Amino acid sequence: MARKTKEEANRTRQEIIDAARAVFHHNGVARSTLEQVAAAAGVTRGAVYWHFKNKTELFFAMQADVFVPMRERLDPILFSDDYPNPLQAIEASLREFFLILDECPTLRQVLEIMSLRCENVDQFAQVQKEADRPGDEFLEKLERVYRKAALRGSMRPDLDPAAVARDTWAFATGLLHALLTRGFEAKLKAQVDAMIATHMALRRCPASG
Amino acid sequence: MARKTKEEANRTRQEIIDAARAVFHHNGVARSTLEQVAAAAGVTRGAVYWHFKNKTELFFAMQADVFVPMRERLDPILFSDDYPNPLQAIEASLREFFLILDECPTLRQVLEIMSLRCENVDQFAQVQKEADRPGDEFLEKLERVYRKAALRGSMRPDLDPAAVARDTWAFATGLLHALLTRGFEAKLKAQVDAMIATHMALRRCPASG
DNA sequence: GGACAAACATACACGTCTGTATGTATATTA
DNA sequence: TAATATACATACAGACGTGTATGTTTGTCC
Repeated sequence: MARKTKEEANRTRQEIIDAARAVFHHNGVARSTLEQVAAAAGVTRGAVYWHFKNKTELFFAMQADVFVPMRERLDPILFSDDYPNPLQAIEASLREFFLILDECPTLRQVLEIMSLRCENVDQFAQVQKEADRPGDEFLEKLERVYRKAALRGSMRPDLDPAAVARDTWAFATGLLHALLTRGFEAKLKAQVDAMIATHMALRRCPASG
Repeated sequence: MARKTKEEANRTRQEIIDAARAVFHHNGVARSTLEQVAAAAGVTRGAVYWHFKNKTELFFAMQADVFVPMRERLDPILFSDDYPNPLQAIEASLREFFLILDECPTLRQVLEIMSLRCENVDQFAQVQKEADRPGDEFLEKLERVYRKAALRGSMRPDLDPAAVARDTWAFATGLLHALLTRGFEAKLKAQVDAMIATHMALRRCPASG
């Protein structure tokens, strides 16, 4: 086929990424063929090999395609200091994260691919580490905010900020994992807000709110 | 090769299962070859195909090989009513689960294979459902015990048993997932008991213990 | 103790996926 | 506007894994 304009080429590249996301999600990464990806994108394997070195590089391009905009949307909220009570900031962060998850199907697909449809081995061994990094950063942030909450007296005085942060971190990880494995079924999705509320209520002083 | 006695044949079968666990864990399920499994077991593919129909059936045999004994060890503790305070029973259950996880490397390997080295698709689509069932049962049990604790007044009176059960469920899921993805690194392992203690302390009456 | 089948090993045919080499038409540039 | 590199499509060779068919030896049963 003929040569295309640079803009058209970039569009082709994006279509290949979109196709890869769909095919990976449907077949799993290992069982997916570059032929299948190419067909789904309406091109041939030649186009795929032109834009990406191999399946591995295509995978990481697909990953970056959704993770970069996600961080840009999540960070300002995570690092906001507008909330009077630090516990509210944590609660809002949790709520926002699961809201984004609910609103953005492509992010959902990529997370599902990473945790359920990709074997973290060999070339993909770093997939898990990439996935862990945001979680690690989240743990550090939680600890800072909980410490602030303890100083202001807006948290149960007998609680250790670092320990409570780890509890929230495990909670968020578990809830995310549950949502991913259950395919975001309505029953569980409807409980997310209540679960966050319960989780945060456990940290507040029971009598004085 | 010659025919072997039935006992020897069963030993061969078990060796193939052990080899499959090692090879799957090292290469991932999809990238593992029955030739690799056979070589690791010291046999040829002929023996593998004699004992198992294909890779899928070998996988599920490997799964049952560790899950059956695990349930037999875990259930009596989960369903015990010996503890005076129901919250103690929950705490002991959590502790025991992560203790088993720490003691049994083969169970650990299989869980890692299921959650990190297997693409839940096609023939393996039911893997996740199998993995979820114990978790679902655990959630039901938690709710019952929390309800008992609420009736006896050994839990913060403002808490809803079902909601708190879901929080503990997400906590356990998240902690398990974290341990699996971090390869049971010492730093995190050392914190497990403290995390469980913190998690349970959140449910008790802060003043009256 | 002979017949039979168990418990494998060996050999083969088949499809399939990958990477690359080559062809080709056109946007871009000097 | 001629030259060149771009953006692909097409073609090809090679490796690899699966499933099955067949061979071989020996435990087991009557």
